[in-house]
Amino acid sequence: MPDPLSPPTAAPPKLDDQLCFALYSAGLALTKVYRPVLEALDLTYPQYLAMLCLWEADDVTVNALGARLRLDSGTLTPLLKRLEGRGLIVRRRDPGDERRVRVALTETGRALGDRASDIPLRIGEASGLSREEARAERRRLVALRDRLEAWLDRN
Amino acid sequence: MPDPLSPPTAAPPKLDDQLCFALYSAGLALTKVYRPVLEALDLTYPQYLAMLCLWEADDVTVNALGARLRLDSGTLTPLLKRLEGRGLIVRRRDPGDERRVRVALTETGRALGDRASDIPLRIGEASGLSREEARAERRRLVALRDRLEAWLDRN
DNA sequence: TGCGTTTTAATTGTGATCAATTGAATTGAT
DNA sequence: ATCAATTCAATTGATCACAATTAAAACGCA
Repeated sequence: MPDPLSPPTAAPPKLDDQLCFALYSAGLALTKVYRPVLEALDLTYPQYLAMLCLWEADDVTVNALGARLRLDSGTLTPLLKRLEGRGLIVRRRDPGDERRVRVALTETGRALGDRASDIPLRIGEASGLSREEARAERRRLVALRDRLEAWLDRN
Repeated sequence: MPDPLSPPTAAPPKLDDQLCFALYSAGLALTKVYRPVLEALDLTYPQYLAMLCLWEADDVTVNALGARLRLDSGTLTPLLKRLEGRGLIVRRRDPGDERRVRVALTETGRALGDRASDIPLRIGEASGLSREEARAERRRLVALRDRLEAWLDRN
């Protein structure tokens, strides 16, 4: 039992009190759930996210992709090279601005999207959330992310 | 405008609809917020989590630490060696069971905890959440994590 | 006791993440 | 037109995360 008159030394924080650890460990668990689900497509989770982006909007620069995924070229360049090595995308310099690299789907890469349509459903089942609960949670997390990113911009 | 009579080919999922991407990107943003805050302690975010664990319960095995943090020895062993190299912890074989490695704080490591007490407050400010909102969100994320881990156990 | 099984941490290899730097291309201001 | 500043992707080096494997220690059961 803690002494109510114990000296006022600063106490270290507790792991399980932290929203941050909950977010971190939920994220790790999620990636582990994706692994067997994505095995059929032979994609890692970040690779899957990049493909999601490209299935929506093709022929974009590395910068634009990174802005959507919140990843920089140090992460994306090797990841995209692996996707290119598998023939899912092509990377080519923009003829009008040689600094830019445009990323475009190949036919193989586009075709892979047809096989991805049931993935959200399977992940949704693992999460045990209803459609509505998942929507609400997604909104809250996006709001949290946006506030964290705004803080980063200010600091 | 989409053609309501378009063929029923399977459509790939949309990035911004995904709870998963919201969780993933919020987690990345959180780590970036921690970076400057933890700079004063010269700890990375996973190292900080390990120290949080140890400030609560000292002299634990690598297994026990990994169970709380959801990390395996492949992640923890090098991380703990770095903390040991900085003199914050010591790692020694359990005399009663030489398979086990017990991790204990040094005086330096314990003293670092006193300087960590204001970190949750500073992160809380960056998150823009009230104490109550953060508590509620933490509970929901822990519940989600537990369901994902239960699914992993079943599969 | 002896020996197969289990437990535990460490190691190896792949991939992801980011900070910092590099080098090339472009832009802009004069 | 020139040249400094900016933009963009790539690279390097450090850390993290995990699957698969290894090796040693401990356990269990005949």
